[in-house]
Amino acid sequence: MSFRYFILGLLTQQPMSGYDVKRFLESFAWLIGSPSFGSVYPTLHALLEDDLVTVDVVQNEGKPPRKIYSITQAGRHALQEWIGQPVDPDASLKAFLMRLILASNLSRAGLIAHLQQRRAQVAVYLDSLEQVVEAPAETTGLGQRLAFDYGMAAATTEIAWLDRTLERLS
Amino acid sequence: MSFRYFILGLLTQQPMSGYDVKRFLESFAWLIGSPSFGSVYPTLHALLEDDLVTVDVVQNEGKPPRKIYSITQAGRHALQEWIGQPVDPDASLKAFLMRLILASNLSRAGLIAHLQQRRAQVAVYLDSLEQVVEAPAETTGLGQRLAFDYGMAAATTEIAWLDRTLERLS
DNA sequence: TCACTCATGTAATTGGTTACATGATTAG
DNA sequence: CTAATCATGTAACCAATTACATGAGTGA
Repeated sequence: MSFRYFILGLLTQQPMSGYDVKRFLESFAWLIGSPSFGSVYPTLHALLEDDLVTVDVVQNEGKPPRKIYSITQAGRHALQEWIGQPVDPDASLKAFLMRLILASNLSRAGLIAHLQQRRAQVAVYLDSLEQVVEAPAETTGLGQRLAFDYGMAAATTEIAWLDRTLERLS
Repeated sequence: MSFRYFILGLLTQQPMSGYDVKRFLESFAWLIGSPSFGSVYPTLHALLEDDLVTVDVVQNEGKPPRKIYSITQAGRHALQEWIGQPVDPDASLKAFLMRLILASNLSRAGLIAHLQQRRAQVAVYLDSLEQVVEAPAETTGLGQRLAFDYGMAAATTEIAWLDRTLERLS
């Protein structure tokens, strides 16, 4: 479900082929992962079926013809609507970043709201972690303690990054 | 890779019911996500089928009886073997943390190797990001730039955390 | 010569969620 | 008197991966 709209969102920046989409997504693989071809082609077909995109077949010497997909007005509308609906309070980092990339294409205010929302969520998590870590539970193994420690470090930097970014944007 | 081995690994710490497993996993939900009951119960059944765990049914006033699963010798062996095999070079953060939690239950040397491996991977990623960011490409949107910026911040703290942790462990 | 990039696609299978059913007990 | 917690489970569904097929061009 989420890659569907993410791919649709990429097409707001410029028309692309399935292959292009995959290459683009690859550059974010470390952050959000990248779907396989067996996923992106059918997704594009489904988008086409729903009239959210159009195809433009471009002939290509020797190689198979490239199929360039463009977003339609209906597609933009569907995307806008999807972005508008509220975010799941315990959405993953991946979901946050995907929305971040999409939100920036649409409205500055929406982008800022999204960052603020994320900040609140991470703060809540950081709080709960501090309680867990400070509690004198002796039932936790080394691995758990390391993972919690990692979580605190990650959450702390994320909040710092969010604050820095929010300041830069206003 | 999946939750199969992760759940099996939890049972090395102590015998647990499916409900316990889920609760435990919940505390790591922010970091690695938590599977639903519709996933953990069948996983436990499959583990039992393969003789990697045993059940112990404990009667429970009014409530349904608790089914306490314990890891078997074969289970420990399978887990050891699984952890022994090489890690995918572009494994996700989630995969890294899952292995981290498991590795700590087994051998100190393996844990350290795992952290070092991760450090090398993150360093490679950080390097590639710096090249992308420094390149004067004007084709990237605001969202992309923000995501890359986030990636750099996250990778930098992760490396710092890994170094700190490795030092503490030796 | 071998492997990789470009470029599309389909089919089988996996791994997981959602939504259900059951039912006593406790907290607001 | 309602909602949540405890506690198990199944079945329908869905997203995505894996593995395949096709085939020319390029670089080591």
